[in-house]
Amino acid sequence: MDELLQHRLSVIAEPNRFRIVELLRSGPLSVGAIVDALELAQPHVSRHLRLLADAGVVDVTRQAQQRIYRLRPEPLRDIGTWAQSFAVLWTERLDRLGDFLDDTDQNGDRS
Amino acid sequence: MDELLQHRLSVIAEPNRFRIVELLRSGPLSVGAIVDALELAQPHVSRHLRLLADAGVVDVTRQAQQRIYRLRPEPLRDIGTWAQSFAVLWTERLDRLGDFLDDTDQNGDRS
DNA sequence: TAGCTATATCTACTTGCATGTATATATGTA
DNA sequence: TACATATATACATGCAAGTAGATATAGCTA
Repeated sequence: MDELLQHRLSVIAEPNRFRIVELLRSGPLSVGAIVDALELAQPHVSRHLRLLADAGVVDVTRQAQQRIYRLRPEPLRDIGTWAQSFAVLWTERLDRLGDFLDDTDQNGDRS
Repeated sequence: MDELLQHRLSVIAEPNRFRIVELLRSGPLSVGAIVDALELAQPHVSRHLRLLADAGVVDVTRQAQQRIYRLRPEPLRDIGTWAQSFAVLWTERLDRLGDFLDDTDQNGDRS
């Protein structure tokens, strides 16, 4: 189940795909628009979009000869939930533990 | 500024490092404990931890010969915020736009 | 039909990066 | 000091994945 999340993360994390995702955050775009914005070769953009689509990160809609890509909210929501679920729960405790560990620095009693 | 986020994402997204992060979500661990849990070679775990530490995703504390690694909440919080900020804002609008585009399917009026 | 635009696919090439293995460093103990 | 444990570093290797470029496909227009 985390397989999916990890895979989506790795697809989004690639630098050029991350830029594409950032672009799409402000709304759906055609391939050509993305090419113009990022100054990447069109075949490269198409390939990155293919990977994003396969991972379920984006959706495609045909409009005449153009294909409009848009971000699907669900994957980002899942990533957000995954990330927040740690941060929120542990922030306090870890900060305290951090201080504790930093102060002690040696004190052998672990298994 | 998104450079940092993208870099952290790519570091976390690697399969084995993702497993390490997942492990650390339940609390700090020594290198040896991670090696036992994941059945990876110790040098590999050390190397992955190094990359995670360089990216600021984890913290190290020495305890005798052991090094205790723990997740830093801030990077995960940032990732969560980044992801949620899209999902929350656009979910409704995009769903409606999606229906619209799916229905029309052709309708040329772009520049 | 021909020709133009928008996008996708295919084939090589190359490189970043994870992996395997050996070795070094640091700390504790006898 | 010598030895064991815990972890880090160094180096060689292989492969996954990004890149470059040519070409194919699909739709529009005349």
